[in-house]
Amino acid sequence: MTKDKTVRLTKFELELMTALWELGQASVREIQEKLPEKKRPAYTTVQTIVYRLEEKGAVRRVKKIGNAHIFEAAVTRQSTHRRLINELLDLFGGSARPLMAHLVETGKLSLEDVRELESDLLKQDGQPAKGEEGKKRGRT
Amino acid sequence: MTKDKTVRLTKFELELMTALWELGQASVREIQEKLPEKKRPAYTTVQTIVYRLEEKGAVRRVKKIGNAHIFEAAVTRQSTHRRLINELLDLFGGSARPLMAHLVETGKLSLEDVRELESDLLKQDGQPAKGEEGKKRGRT
DNA sequence: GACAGCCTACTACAATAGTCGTATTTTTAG
DNA sequence: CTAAAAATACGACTATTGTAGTAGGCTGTC
Repeated sequence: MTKDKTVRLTKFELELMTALWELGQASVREIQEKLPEKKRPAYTTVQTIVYRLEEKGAVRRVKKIGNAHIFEAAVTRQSTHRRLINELLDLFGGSARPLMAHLVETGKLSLEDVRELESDLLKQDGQPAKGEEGKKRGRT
Repeated sequence: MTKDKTVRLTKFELELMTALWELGQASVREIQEKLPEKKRPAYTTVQTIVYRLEEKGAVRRVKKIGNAHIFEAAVTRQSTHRRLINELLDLFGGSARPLMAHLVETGKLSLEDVRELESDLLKQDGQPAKGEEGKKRGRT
């Protein structure tokens, strides 16, 4: 079910997707305007990318307002992020540990962060909330 | 000081670099053979990429053995990884927290991992680790 | 119902990236 | 010394990305 395709996106495409994820549904114009001014490409440039994203199956047209098409993401931020993370992880031998270590070394992650993360984990793990949670127990 | 340039590498270039990092110093032939057979491109393909990497300043020629050039990485794995991580982090709003969360959610990071990480942090932070903690040992 | 404006659908083109083939130059085994 | 083997130096081509112009189609407005 959560089998949504994880298309490979370039950096720029990713930025458009990010804009779209935030907008929910939007026209090319809105997407373009959502991009930071410094690197805001021409309207047609954005249009082209959106079309390509559509071909890749990353976005889809949902409706038409006036004569403008309204798009929305067809892949979730989640799955896209997951894909990126996995790719990065591969570089680190597939394990998150070295990545963590690196984050710590470069000061991106502090002891506090880790502690808080731990307590969050405990909460989730200790008392399995109501509902479904038994699926992702990848404990080795 | 550690001001080594972080060139932008494509996925494939990254694979070559990984091979080279592991080899230390190597000829084009060696790099090529280090790549997994399934996706091992022609010798000249690898050669081309190595040359481009050289232009980008990611590798350099160190010497010549016979008529073969020997290359070595000119950028560290560290800095390259750091760059990639930062890029990924940007997607997560620049903070490592959401990234962590994501790792946990997808089962890439367990409570155990977090705990161990924490104790490592304590060791490093509290008192300079005793001995084999050194990850920046020069040559392998 | 003519027009200004916004959109779309196409087309184009340069810069990268990915892949090699080939003609030469070296090195090296006989 | 000579020929095969191994590298090199280049050139070429395709695919993908990044960027955008243009012609023509709706639409809302006097």
